[in-house]
Amino acid sequence: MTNSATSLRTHLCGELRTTHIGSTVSVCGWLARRREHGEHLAFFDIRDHSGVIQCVVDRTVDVRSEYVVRITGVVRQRPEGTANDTLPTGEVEIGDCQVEVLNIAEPPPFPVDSRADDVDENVRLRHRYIDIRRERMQRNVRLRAKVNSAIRRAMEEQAFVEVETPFLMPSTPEGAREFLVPSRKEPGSFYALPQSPQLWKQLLMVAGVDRYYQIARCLRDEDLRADRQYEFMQLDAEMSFVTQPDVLAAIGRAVTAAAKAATGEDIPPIEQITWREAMERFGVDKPDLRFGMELVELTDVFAKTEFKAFASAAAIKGIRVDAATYPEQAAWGRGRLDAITDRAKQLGAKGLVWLKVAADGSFESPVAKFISAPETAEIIGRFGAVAGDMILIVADEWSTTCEVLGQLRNDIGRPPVHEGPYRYVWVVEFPLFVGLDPTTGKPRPGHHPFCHPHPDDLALLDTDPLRVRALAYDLVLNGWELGSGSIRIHDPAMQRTVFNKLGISDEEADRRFGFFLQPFRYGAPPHGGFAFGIDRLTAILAGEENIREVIAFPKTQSGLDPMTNAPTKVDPAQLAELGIRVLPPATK
RNA sequence: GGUCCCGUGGUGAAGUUGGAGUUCACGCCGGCCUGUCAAGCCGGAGGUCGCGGGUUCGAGUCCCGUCGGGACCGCCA
Repeated sequence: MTNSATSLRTHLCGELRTTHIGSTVSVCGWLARRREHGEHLAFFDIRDHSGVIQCVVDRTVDVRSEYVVRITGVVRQRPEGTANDTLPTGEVEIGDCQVEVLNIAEPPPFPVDSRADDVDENVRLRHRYIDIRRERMQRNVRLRAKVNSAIRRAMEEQAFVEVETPFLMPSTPEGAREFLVPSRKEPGSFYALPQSPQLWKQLLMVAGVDRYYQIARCLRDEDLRADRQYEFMQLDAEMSFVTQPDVLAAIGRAVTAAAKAATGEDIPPIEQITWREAMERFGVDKPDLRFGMELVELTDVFAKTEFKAFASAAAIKGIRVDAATYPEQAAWGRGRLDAITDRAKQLGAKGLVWLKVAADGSFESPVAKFISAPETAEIIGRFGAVAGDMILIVADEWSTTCEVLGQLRNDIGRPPVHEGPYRYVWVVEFPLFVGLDPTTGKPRPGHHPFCHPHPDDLALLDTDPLRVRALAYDLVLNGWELGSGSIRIHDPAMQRTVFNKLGISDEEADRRFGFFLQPFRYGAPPHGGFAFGIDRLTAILAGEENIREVIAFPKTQSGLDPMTNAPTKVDPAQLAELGIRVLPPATK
């Protein structure tokens, strides 16, 4: 703060302390609040990004909410009994104030303080320049800058080189939907904005850059969510002559540095869990380790069951909503139970069985009569359930059972983002392929088709491709997927093999990925990399549920900007120059 | 593409069984006030109940559509 002085100000509002008593100071800022006591005494709270200082004015001045002012006066101790211990500057005030109005202002559309947290977000976004004046938003904006800065420092200390990559690139239809940019010189042709710099960074490895990083803007034309915007920032990195542990260590240092810069706290070494274990125990590939309620295996319990819904199920698992930790949820009545059953069905389950543990150790449930006494005892035993607990069971394909329960576990037990410790975890050994493409009958890539298979599973490529693990990994924090990466295939023969499994012929590979594959014939080093989302990391470190709160000018869920009204219609002449004619909207 | 919730002065809310644009708080404007601190007291202004249609003697309230916002599913290799 010491170098914030300018020709107009000597100090920031929020930095004045008892050590400044006696100094003549000038501060500049916005009038946050005015308390008038007649024409001979008024208190002005002046706000800048650093905080608020009380200024005492002994004459009438027409200064209103959010007027931009410059105050000059002498810092003094507040009189006995009038200090404000809720304010960092509360022991002092600026007295004998000269007030200079630098600019007038209309009354703001919402209070420029924490009360605006309850204001319709659309209104906040329409006047984002006022919203960001608030302490919360200033904190978030500055926290984000700290995160960026710490990441840069950590990457550079590890000999990563920042390289900027093109924004205008060819369209590559794989993966996320792209934003297209029409070419003026080649009407009918389009550039695509990068979904990520994936292509470029691997070429930089072929180019001998050795370690690349970039705090890169990525654009994806997919529907928006609390943790997704059209444009978002990633720490994008790639390294040569590495194996998986090298990449995890390097990225781990960057995340650790960012977390330290944001919270001041060191984080312990990041633990690892395999994808399989994450699915078995938490039912998701991005487990929130802040709470228990782990999935419990029940398939064998019902091996010989009379209960038809369970008899033929491939996998049966359950979670226990323990009444001590979740008294409200464990006691849910029929309405809430119906709602969560609907939720389970929406997620793909055929149904959901709920069992309430009665005082005598029996189950209260519409299906209790189908569950034998030995089965009941075994279930109670496996969960360690006690009276009052509720048990939710799904019986389905393995992946559906895990995924549905994992989602219900999150719905019921997940703490708010600002709560609990930060639990970072590497999820490793993702499957190389996930499921079969319904049209081709071939496996689909789990991450992307350039992911290196796990060396221990190469033999399975021919016999059981869906069981092949990849050298692919995700970084997860408190149930949020921060990012993912992999060791890449650098050997053209291996690449051909994987394409072959995906049902992509040499010719098709050449056609679709030729510009990318050809360079690999000129000596590609073994390499791997990673990218993680800075918006998401910053949001969690800021304790925000929504990444919009850590983005200065975000879009709404429907992709609009309430401030600029983007996207807008454009002049027909502009379209003509680009060779574009807009079709009338499709009618139903 | 789908499911659910929301839309009432500048802001946040309440509005009962369908019965007058009614109410509360903050803000705003004017007045008073010499130690307040999201000051206090007095007075005042401010509305296309998102928009359109329907039902009804009568709609903020019920129905349909639409626009906008949010959460989620699909989607995000």
